[in-house]
Amino acid sequence: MNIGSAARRSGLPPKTIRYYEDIGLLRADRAANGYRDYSDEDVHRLRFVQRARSLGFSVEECRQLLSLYSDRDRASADVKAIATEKLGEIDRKIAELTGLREMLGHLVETCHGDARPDCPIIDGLSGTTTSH
Amino acid sequence: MNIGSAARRSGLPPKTIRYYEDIGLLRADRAANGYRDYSDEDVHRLRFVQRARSLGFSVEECRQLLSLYSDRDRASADVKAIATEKLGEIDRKIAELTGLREMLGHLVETCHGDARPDCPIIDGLSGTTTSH
DNA sequence: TCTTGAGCTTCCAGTGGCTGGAACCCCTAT
DNA sequence: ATAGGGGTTCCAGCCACTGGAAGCTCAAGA
Repeated sequence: MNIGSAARRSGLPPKTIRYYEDIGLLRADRAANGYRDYSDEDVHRLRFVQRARSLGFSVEECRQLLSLYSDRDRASADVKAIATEKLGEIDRKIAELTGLREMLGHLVETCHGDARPDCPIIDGLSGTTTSH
Repeated sequence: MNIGSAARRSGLPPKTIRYYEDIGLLRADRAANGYRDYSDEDVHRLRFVQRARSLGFSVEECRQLLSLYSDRDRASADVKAIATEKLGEIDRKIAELTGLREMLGHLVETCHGDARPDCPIIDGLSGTTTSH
Protein backbone atom coordinates (compact mmCIF):
# COMPACT_ATOMS: atom_id res chain seq x y z
CA MET A 1 0.00 0.00 0.00
CA ASN A 2 1.03 3.62 -0.48
CA ILE A 3 2.32 5.89 2.22
CA GLY A 4 -1.04 7.63 2.62
CA SER A 5 -2.83 4.42 3.56
CA ALA A 6 -0.02 3.39 5.84
CA ALA A 7 -0.26 6.82 7.47
CA ARG A 8 -4.00 6.48 8.03
CA ARG A 9 -3.62 2.99 9.45
CA SER A 10 -0.69 3.76 11.69
CA GLY A 11 -1.75 7.16 12.93
CA LEU A 12 1.50 8.76 11.79
CA PRO A 13 1.62 11.58 9.20
CA PRO A 14 3.31 10.70 5.90
CA LYS A 15 5.98 13.28 6.60
CA THR A 16 6.86 11.56 9.82
CA ILE A 17 6.99 8.15 8.18
CA ARG A 18 9.39 9.49 5.55
CA TYR A 19 11.41 11.08 8.31
CA TYR A 20 11.62 7.75 10.14
CA GLU A 21 12.88 6.14 6.97
CA ASP A 22 15.36 8.97 6.54
CA ILE A 23 16.90 8.33 9.92
CA GLY A 24 16.91 4.61 9.30
CA LEU A 25 14.23 3.68 11.80
CA LEU A 26 11.89 1.93 9.37
CA ARG A 27 12.55 1.25 5.73
CA ALA A 28 9.97 0.43 3.07
CA ASP A 29 9.98 -1.36 -0.24
CA ARG A 30 9.52 0.62 -3.41
CA ALA A 31 6.94 -0.05 -6.08
CA ALA A 32 7.84 0.11 -9.78
CA ASN A 33 6.78 3.76 -9.95
CA GLY A 34 9.11 4.73 -7.12
CA TYR A 35 6.35 5.00 -4.53
CA ARG A 36 6.99 3.54 -1.11
CA ASP A 37 5.16 0.26 -0.66
CA TYR A 38 4.02 -0.84 2.79
CA SER A 39 3.01 -4.32 3.89
CA ASP A 40 0.68 -5.04 6.80
CA GLU A 41 3.74 -5.94 8.84
CA ASP A 42 5.25 -2.53 8.02
CA VAL A 43 2.09 -0.85 9.22
CA HIS A 44 2.26 -2.93 12.34
CA ARG A 45 5.76 -1.65 13.00
CA LEU A 46 4.70 1.92 12.29
CA ARG A 47 1.87 1.64 14.77
CA PHE A 48 4.28 0.10 17.25
CA VAL A 49 6.50 3.15 16.95
CA GLN A 50 3.51 5.46 17.11
CA ARG A 51 2.41 3.89 20.39
CA ALA A 52 5.89 3.89 21.85
CA ARG A 53 6.37 7.56 20.94
CA SER A 54 3.04 8.48 22.46
CA LEU A 55 4.13 6.72 25.64
CA GLY A 56 7.10 9.04 25.80
CA PHE A 57 9.84 6.85 24.34
CA SER A 58 12.41 8.74 22.31
CA VAL A 59 13.07 7.80 18.72
CA GLU A 60 16.31 6.14 19.79
CA GLU A 61 14.46 4.11 22.37
CA CYS A 62 11.96 3.16 19.69
CA ARG A 63 14.88 1.88 17.66
CA GLN A 64 15.91 -0.35 20.55
CA LEU A 65 12.34 -1.47 21.19
CA LEU A 66 11.88 -2.25 17.52
CA SER A 67 14.93 -4.46 17.49
CA LEU A 68 13.70 -6.19 20.62
CA TYR A 69 10.32 -6.44 18.99
CA SER A 70 11.82 -8.15 15.97
CA ASP A 71 14.03 -10.43 18.03
CA ARG A 72 11.88 -13.44 18.83
CA ASP A 73 14.40 -14.66 21.39
CA ARG A 74 14.92 -11.49 23.37
CA ALA A 75 14.60 -11.65 27.13
CA SER A 76 11.59 -9.77 28.46
CA ALA A 77 13.98 -8.37 31.07
CA ASP A 78 15.68 -6.33 28.35
CA VAL A 79 12.42 -4.69 27.42
CA LYS A 80 11.43 -4.22 31.02
CA ALA A 81 14.72 -2.45 31.73
CA ILE A 82 14.04 0.17 29.08
CA ALA A 83 10.45 0.61 30.15
CA THR A 84 11.38 0.88 33.81
CA GLU A 85 13.99 3.50 33.06
CA LYS A 86 11.38 5.43 31.12
CA LEU A 87 8.96 5.08 33.98
CA GLY A 88 11.51 6.70 36.25
CA GLU A 89 11.89 9.57 33.83
CA ILE A 90 8.16 10.06 33.69
CA ASP A 91 7.99 10.06 37.47
CA ARG A 92 10.75 12.63 37.66
CA LYS A 93 8.96 14.83 35.15
CA ILE A 94 5.69 14.54 37.04
CA ALA A 95 7.43 15.45 40.27
CA GLU A 96 9.10 18.44 38.66
CA LEU A 97 5.89 19.65 37.11
CA THR A 98 4.05 19.18 40.36
CA GLY A 99 6.62 21.34 42.07
CA LEU A 100 6.22 24.01 39.43
CA ARG A 101 2.48 23.78 39.68
CA GLU A 102 2.63 24.36 43.39
CA MET A 103 4.94 27.33 43.14
CA LEU A 104 3.12 28.99 40.28
CA GLY A 105 -0.25 28.13 41.79
CA HIS A 106 0.77 29.86 44.97
CA LEU A 107 1.82 32.97 43.07
CA VAL A 108 -1.42 33.02 41.12
CA GLU A 109 -3.48 32.57 44.27
CA THR A 110 -1.88 35.47 46.05
CA CYS A 111 -2.26 37.80 43.07
CA HIS A 112 -5.48 39.75 43.35
CA GLY A 113 -5.60 40.13 39.58
CA ASP A 114 -7.18 43.53 39.26
CA ALA A 115 -6.24 46.85 37.66
CA ARG A 116 -3.68 47.76 40.29
CA PRO A 117 -0.01 47.29 39.39
CA ASP A 118 0.99 45.51 42.56
CA CYS A 119 1.58 41.89 41.58
CA PRO A 120 2.97 39.02 43.65
CA ILE A 121 3.68 37.00 40.54
CA ILE A 122 6.07 39.58 39.17
CA ASP A 123 7.52 40.04 42.63
CA GLY A 124 8.01 36.31 42.96
CA LEU A 125 9.76 36.10 39.63
CA SER A 126 11.95 39.10 40.26
CA GLY A 127 13.05 37.65 43.56
CA THR A 128 12.17 40.66 45.73
CA THR A 129 10.09 38.36 47.89
CA THR A 130 11.71 35.50 49.75
CA SER A 131 10.54 32.30 48.15
CA HIS A 132 9.73 29.54 50.61
CA MET B 1 30.29 43.71 34.90
CA ASN B 2 31.28 41.14 32.27
CA ILE B 3 29.08 38.41 30.97
CA GLY B 4 30.76 35.77 33.15
CA SER B 5 29.84 37.56 36.38
CA ALA B 6 26.34 38.23 35.12
CA ALA B 7 26.09 34.55 34.30
CA ARG B 8 27.18 33.48 37.75
CA ARG B 9 24.80 35.91 39.41
CA SER B 10 21.80 35.10 37.26
CA GLY B 11 22.23 31.37 37.02
CA LEU B 12 22.21 31.47 33.23
CA PRO B 13 25.16 30.26 31.11
CA PRO B 14 26.94 32.97 29.10
CA LYS B 15 25.91 31.24 25.89
CA THR B 16 22.29 31.50 26.88
CA ILE B 17 22.62 35.15 27.78
CA ARG B 18 24.15 35.88 24.38
CA TYR B 19 21.37 33.89 22.79
CA TYR B 20 18.77 35.94 24.63
CA GLU B 21 20.42 39.08 23.34
CA ASP B 22 20.48 37.59 19.85
CA ILE B 23 16.74 37.07 19.83
CA GLY B 24 16.18 40.52 21.30
CA LEU B 25 15.01 39.42 24.71
CA LEU B 26 17.59 41.31 26.75
CA ARG B 27 20.19 43.67 25.42
CA ALA B 28 23.35 44.83 27.19
CA ASP B 29 25.60 47.84 27.00
CA ARG B 30 29.06 47.45 25.57
CA ALA B 31 32.27 48.46 27.27
CA ALA B 32 35.03 50.26 25.36
CA ASN B 33 36.72 46.95 24.56
CA GLY B 34 33.57 45.54 23.00
CA TYR B 35 32.72 43.34 25.96
CA ARG B 36 29.10 43.22 27.10
CA ASP B 37 28.59 45.27 30.21
CA TYR B 38 25.86 44.33 32.70
CA SER B 39 24.38 46.48 35.41
CA ASP B 40 22.75 45.13 38.56
CA GLU B 41 19.42 45.87 36.99
CA ASP B 42 20.41 43.80 33.95
CA VAL B 43 21.31 40.92 36.23
CA HIS B 44 17.98 41.33 37.93
CA ARG B 45 16.23 40.97 34.61
CA LEU B 46 18.34 37.96 33.71
CA ARG B 47 17.45 36.27 36.95
CA PHE B 48 13.83 37.17 36.33
CA VAL B 49 13.98 35.35 33.02
CA GLN B 50 15.87 32.46 34.57
CA ARG B 51 13.12 32.00 37.15
CA ALA B 52 10.32 32.36 34.65
CA ARG B 53 11.95 29.79 32.32
CA SER B 54 12.42 27.37 35.19
CA LEU B 55 8.74 27.78 36.01
CA GLY B 56 7.95 26.60 32.51
CA PHE B 57 7.31 29.90 30.74
CA SER B 58 8.42 29.93 27.12
CA VAL B 59 10.87 32.53 25.93
CA GLU B 60 8.03 34.40 24.24
CA GLU B 61 6.10 34.43 27.48
CA CYS B 62 9.21 35.70 29.20
CA ARG B 63 9.22 38.54 26.71
CA GLN B 64 5.68 39.44 27.72
CA LEU B 65 6.43 39.06 31.41
CA LEU B 66 9.50 41.23 31.05
CA SER B 67 7.52 44.00 29.45
CA LEU B 68 4.92 43.70 32.19
CA TYR B 69 7.75 43.67 34.68
CA SER B 70 9.13 46.90 33.27
CA ASP B 71 5.74 48.56 33.05
CA ARG B 72 5.19 50.11 36.44
CA ASP B 73 1.55 50.80 35.65
CA ARG B 74 0.49 47.40 34.34
CA ALA B 75 -2.53 45.74 35.84
CA SER B 76 -1.77 42.69 37.91
CA ALA B 77 -4.65 41.03 36.06
CA ASP B 78 -2.53 40.99 32.90
CA VAL B 79 0.20 39.08 34.65
CA LYS B 80 -2.27 36.80 36.33
CA ALA B 81 -3.84 35.93 32.99
CA ILE B 82 -0.53 34.69 31.58
CA ALA B 83 0.32 32.79 34.73
CA THR B 84 -3.12 31.20 34.92
CA GLU B 85 -2.90 30.09 31.32
CA LYS B 86 0.49 28.56 32.08
CA LEU B 87 -0.94 26.88 35.13
CA GLY B 88 -3.53 25.23 32.93
CA GLU B 89 -0.83 24.00 30.59
CA ILE B 90 1.12 22.56 33.48
CA ASP B 91 -1.99 20.82 34.74
CA ARG B 92 -2.64 19.37 31.32
CA LYS B 93 0.93 18.12 31.08
CA ILE B 94 0.72 16.55 34.51
CA ALA B 95 -2.52 14.84 33.58
CA GLU B 96 -1.02 13.55 30.36
CA LEU B 97 2.10 12.28 32.06
CA THR B 98 0.03 10.67 34.78
CA GLY B 99 -1.95 8.84 32.13
CA LEU B 100 1.26 7.66 30.48
CA ARG B 101 2.67 6.64 33.82
CA GLU B 102 -0.36 4.54 34.53
CA MET B 103 -0.33 2.82 31.18
CA LEU B 104 3.40 2.16 31.12
CA GLY B 105 3.38 1.24 34.80
CA HIS B 106 0.75 -1.35 34.10
CA LEU B 107 2.80 -2.83 31.28
CA VAL B 108 5.92 -2.94 33.41
CA GLU B 109 4.05 -4.55 36.27
CA THR B 110 2.67 -7.34 34.16
CA CYS B 111 6.04 -8.09 32.56
CA HIS B 112 7.82 -10.79 34.51
CA GLY B 113 11.18 -9.47 33.31
CA ASP B 114 13.17 -12.65 33.04
CA ALA B 115 15.07 -14.46 30.29
CA ARG B 116 11.95 -15.66 28.51
CA PRO B 117 10.92 -13.83 25.36
CA ASP B 118 7.25 -13.46 26.26
CA CYS B 119 6.75 -9.78 27.07
CA PRO B 120 3.53 -7.88 27.78
CA ILE B 121 5.27 -4.56 27.15
CA ILE B 122 6.11 -5.47 23.57
CA ASP B 123 2.66 -6.98 23.17
CA GLY B 124 1.06 -3.83 24.52
CA LEU B 125 3.03 -1.64 22.14
CA SER B 126 2.38 -3.84 19.16
CA GLY B 127 -1.34 -3.78 19.83
CA THR B 128 -1.87 -7.53 19.90
CA THR B 129 -3.43 -7.15 23.30
CA THR B 130 -6.59 -5.14 23.78
CA SER B 131 -5.73 -1.99 25.66
CA HIS B 132 -8.31 -1.04 28.26
C1' DT C 1 -7.77 12.19 -25.32
C1' DC C 2 -7.01 15.75 -22.45
C1' DT C 3 -7.23 17.72 -18.18
C1' DT C 4 -7.74 18.08 -13.47
C1' DG C 5 -6.66 17.02 -8.93
C1' DA C 6 -4.93 14.12 -5.48
C1' DG C 7 -1.14 11.86 -4.01
C1' DC C 8 3.57 10.69 -4.41
C1' DT C 9 8.72 11.98 -4.88
C1' DT C 10 12.93 14.78 -3.34
C1' DC C 11 15.15 18.49 -1.19
C1' DC C 12 15.72 22.61 1.58
C1' DA C 13 14.55 25.40 5.47
C1' DG C 14 12.54 26.41 9.85
C1' DT C 15 10.77 25.41 14.63
C1' DG C 16 12.52 26.12 20.20
C1' DG C 17 16.00 26.82 23.12
C1' DC C 18 19.85 26.30 23.50
C1' DT C 19 24.91 24.17 23.12
C1' DG C 20 29.52 23.04 21.14
C1' DG C 21 33.30 24.42 18.65
C1' DA C 22 36.44 27.22 15.80
C1' DA C 23 39.00 31.26 15.23
C1' DC C 24 40.12 35.27 16.98
C1' DC C 25 40.72 39.38 20.45
C1' DC C 26 41.73 41.26 25.23
C1' DC C 27 43.58 41.55 29.81
C1' DT C 28 46.23 40.21 33.75
C1' DA C 29 49.91 37.77 36.03
C1' DT C 30 54.27 35.80 35.89
C1' DA D 1 57.30 37.40 26.32
C1' DT D 2 53.98 34.28 27.22
C1' DA D 3 50.40 31.67 29.19
C1' DG D 4 45.91 31.48 30.82
C1' DG D 5 41.37 32.66 31.20
C1' DG D 6 38.32 35.69 29.97
C1' DG D 7 35.66 37.79 26.03
C1' DT D 8 33.93 38.22 20.78
C1' DT D 9 31.70 36.39 16.37
C1' DC D 10 29.75 32.95 13.49
C1' DC D 11 28.46 28.39 12.00
C1' DA D 12 26.62 23.88 12.98
C1' DG D 13 24.06 20.57 15.50
C1' DC D 14 20.66 18.74 18.78
C1' DC D 15 15.44 16.50 18.74
C1' DA D 16 11.51 15.28 16.21
C1' DC D 17 9.35 16.80 13.24
C1' DT D 18 6.78 20.22 9.85
C1' DG D 19 6.08 23.35 5.86
C1' DG D 20 6.76 24.36 1.30
C1' DA D 21 8.51 24.19 -3.51
C1' DA D 22 9.11 21.75 -7.74
C1' DG D 23 8.21 17.95 -10.19
C1' DC D 24 6.39 13.11 -11.04
C1' DT D 25 2.34 9.52 -11.35
C1' DC D 26 -2.14 7.93 -11.44
C1' DA D 27 -7.27 7.51 -11.66
C1' DA D 28 -11.47 9.72 -12.93
C1' DG D 29 -14.34 12.83 -15.52
C1' DA D 30 -15.55 16.03 -19.82
